[in-house]
Amino acid sequence: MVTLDLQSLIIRFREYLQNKGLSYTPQRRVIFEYLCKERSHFNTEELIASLREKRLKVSRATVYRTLGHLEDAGFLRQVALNSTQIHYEFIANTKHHEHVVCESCGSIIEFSDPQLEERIEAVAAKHNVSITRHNVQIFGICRRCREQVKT
Amino acid sequence: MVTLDLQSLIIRFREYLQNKGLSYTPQRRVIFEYLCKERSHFNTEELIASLREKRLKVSRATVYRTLGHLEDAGFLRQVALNSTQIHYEFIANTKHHEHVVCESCGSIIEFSDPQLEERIEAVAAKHNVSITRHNVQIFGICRRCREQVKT
DNA sequence: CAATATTTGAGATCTAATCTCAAATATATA
DNA sequence: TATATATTTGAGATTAGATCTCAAATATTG
Ligand SMILES: [Zn+2]
Ligand SMILES: [Zn+2]
Ligand SMILES: [Zn+2]
Ligand SMILES: [Zn+2]
Repeated sequence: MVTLDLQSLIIRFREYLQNKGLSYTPQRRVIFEYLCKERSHFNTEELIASLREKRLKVSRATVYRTLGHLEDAGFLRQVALNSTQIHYEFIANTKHHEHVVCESCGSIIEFSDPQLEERIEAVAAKHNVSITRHNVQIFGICRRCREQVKT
Repeated sequence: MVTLDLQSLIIRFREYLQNKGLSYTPQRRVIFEYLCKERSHFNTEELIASLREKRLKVSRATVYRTLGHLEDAGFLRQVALNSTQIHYEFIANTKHHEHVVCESCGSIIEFSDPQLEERIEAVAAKHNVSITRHNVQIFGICRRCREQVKT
């Protein structure tokens, strides 16, 4: 786990915004700090609800727009955890990893597998595609769920 | 490419339906045969439009329901080609493979990589998860698109 | 400080997916 | 075969996620 303090993350975000001629508005700050502190995997509606619960007022449209910026800036990565919603994870302070999802309880196991990553690079090279991003997701039933069924 | 003729695929589908106490209705036949003959990767709305073009009358609800059955029966596999729609591929007559997607032109390259598949098995075993399905998607820019930008 | 550019938010709109329920069709039973 | 029972369908309503619109608010520039 790469640990970066909030301040240096904020600096990176501000630099990104500046380069794009965008400003560091209160709304963008609220969203960014919330994600730095609290969220790893989430979908947008969940995020909107969480912000609302904390009385952090940012409109739905602004949340969607800001997540787009954060993805462009490389702070967020889309992960295909389910098929009908965009799921993100905040990756500025985590090591690259992929996901195992339990289809019964929904729990997520993160894993890093250098050999698997190598294969992905190799495949892209073989087909002459310059990679922008990739995802691996393994769906199954976790041990705990298998054991519960038995009883 | 495993080639199976239409008739044997239909027999497998009918057997599945029978086991589930479901019937082989004209609508299910139309959808199934269309998929066997014409479709590899698709999303549901595309399929509905194609059927409509061919004057094959099946309602939207029935298409959605039938695709659910076909997924249960193992004829269809969900592939995470984009984040806000369910994409399927018909897999009864194809070898297992994963996808490279060009983010510029949308073209899809299919690849099979046994070593990559091994890693997936290994990861699931390590975390004691019994796999039900998995996906790998590599996004990038294909050679053709890279060359066009240069000109 | 005024002029200009950017951003926001409320709500409309779009799209994919699911649900509802009466009518139609298929299957089982007599 | 006729009748009873169960399943399936389709039209349209509903839900949910995402995007769009545009006037008002805010920020930046000169
Ligand atoms: Zn993760
Ligand atoms: Zn990876
Ligand atoms: Zn494929
Ligand atoms: Zn695979």
